Amino acid sequence: MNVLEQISLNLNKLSRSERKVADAILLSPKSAIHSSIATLAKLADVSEPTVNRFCRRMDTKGFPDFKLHLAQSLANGTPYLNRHVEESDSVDDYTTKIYEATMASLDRSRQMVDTVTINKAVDILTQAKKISFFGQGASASVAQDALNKFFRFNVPVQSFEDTLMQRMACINSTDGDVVILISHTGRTKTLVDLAMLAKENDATVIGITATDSPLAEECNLVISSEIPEDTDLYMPMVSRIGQLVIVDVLATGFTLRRGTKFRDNLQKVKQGIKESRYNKLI
Amino acid sequence: MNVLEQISLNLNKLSRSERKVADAILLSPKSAIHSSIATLAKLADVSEPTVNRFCRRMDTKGFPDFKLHLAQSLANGTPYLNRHVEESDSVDDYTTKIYEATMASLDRSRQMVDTVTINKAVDILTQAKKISFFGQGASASVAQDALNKFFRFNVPVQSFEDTLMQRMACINSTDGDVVILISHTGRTKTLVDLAMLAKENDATVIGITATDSPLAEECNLVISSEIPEDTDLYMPMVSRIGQLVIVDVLATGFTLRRGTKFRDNLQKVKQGIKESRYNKLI
DNA sequence: TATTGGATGTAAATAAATTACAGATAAAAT
DNA sequence: ATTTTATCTGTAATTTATTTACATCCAATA
Repeated sequence: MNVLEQISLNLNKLSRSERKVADAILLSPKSAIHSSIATLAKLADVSEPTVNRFCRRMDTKGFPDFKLHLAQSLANGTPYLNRHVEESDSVDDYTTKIYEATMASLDRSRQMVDTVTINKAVDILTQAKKISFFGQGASASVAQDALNKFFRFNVPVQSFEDTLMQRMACINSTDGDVVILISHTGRTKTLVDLAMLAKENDATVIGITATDSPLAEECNLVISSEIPEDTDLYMPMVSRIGQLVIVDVLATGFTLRRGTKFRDNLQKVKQGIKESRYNKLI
Repeated sequence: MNVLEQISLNLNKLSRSERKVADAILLSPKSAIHSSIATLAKLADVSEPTVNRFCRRMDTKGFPDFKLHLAQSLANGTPYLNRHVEESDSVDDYTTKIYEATMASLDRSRQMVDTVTINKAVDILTQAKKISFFGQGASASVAQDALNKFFRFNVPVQSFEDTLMQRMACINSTDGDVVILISHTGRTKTLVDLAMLAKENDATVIGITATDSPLAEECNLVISSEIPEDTDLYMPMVSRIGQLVIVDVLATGFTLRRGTKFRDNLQKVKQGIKESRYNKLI
């Protein structure tokens, strides 16, 4: 769909001259959409038909059509490219890159997300006797966030950071209880253990994790959070945010399913919080 | 900037024939970007130069340029509209809406974010003797996430959820310590108290919060997280994610400032985590 | 009703993109 | 190492699309 991604993805499959065209476009996509095929050909130091062939190879009808696609790609938050933070980046540079990387990956996971699975998960959650959220490391804060959200719904919900507490909670779970396990990689040993424990005790296990991972194998339902993590900086960044949005979606589905009366309760909770706040002056 | 808006805005200022062109385009903008000037002229039942003149009147260079602008408008036109979740929404509907609302607000906060302030914050953080992150409710998980991130940097860092612990930590802070307080509204009483306590003890207080809030007034530096929260569902959703991205930016700035040797350490931490994981089979 | 100014279309000119083809290059096979 | 083959690339011709110049028309005003 996105032409810029398409280009960078197929970069190595291109011939020498076509590669020149790709480079020229990636160097300055914004100016590319305002050039004619002749200008671009000269810029890339190739012939005009080469540019045309390049466009076709990118699954477009021709040069004008290609420009249209390019324009649309650029409109969506600008470059999806070159978003790796580099040593020499200025504050503006890395700030922009991080925001864009986050948005780009959200966009991708939106396209990937399986709403059928989401719906199933909401089904399970609405019928749960008790809901538990567990994660470790970076995913622990996602679990905590989920706790905060579902706690407002006035349903039995819990979350622990401590591994032993997590294990005990899973051992104590029974039929009708739901355990949600959050892990980007799906390879954290303690989490896989939790999944097995919970399953042994007839709890329903939902994983927000990578499909085809050891954790996924132990889950009754897997919500894929497959986001290609930018590991350049050795920190979980975008993956975590993808998980959070999934939690948001689940929580929203939950409230919608519960109906209007239920949502009045939500507002009551919010009113209750107000007491602990300074009021707005206006 | 947005051509579609531009058209509908100037609709009444157009001449009869040009109005026909506008109508034809508004009727089906998507097909318009794929038509030639001849096709569009026939569709609108006007001559080709009329279409061209129409394009010029819309502040574009000509027909091809107009199509480019139109394509861009279409690309990011939809998401900003009608993104409130409604009772009758299907799974697909609310999932898409939540993703789009999140991306849209990230896009907005990217444009709002003040990199000068970010830079100052990074300055302060790199020189901190000790860093503390505090938040309450939904922002507590953001604080926890920040802890997880900065803990990898091998710097003295702490975070507590408990109010009393938070107070004690602030009372024990001294000159050179940095306290980061996270609150979407900036009106949580206990957090404002924390800011005052920390300041009394000569710690530097950074707020990730709303400008012009009581909390902001007590901070040495305020990183604005002004995201218009969609309060329809009485849950903090997008605000939290905006805060997380700000944490990401700060963490990135921190590592960049610390240089390469420092980043090797990060990789070591990541290697250390690996032991607790199932390895990938490939 | 004549006149003026803008709006519109026709036809010509220009510009752009595409196709067809031929030469060049690189890889594979003898 | 040389020939063959397939693929790549550029030139030139063709087609298509866009723009300009100009003539005509229509509506408004005097």
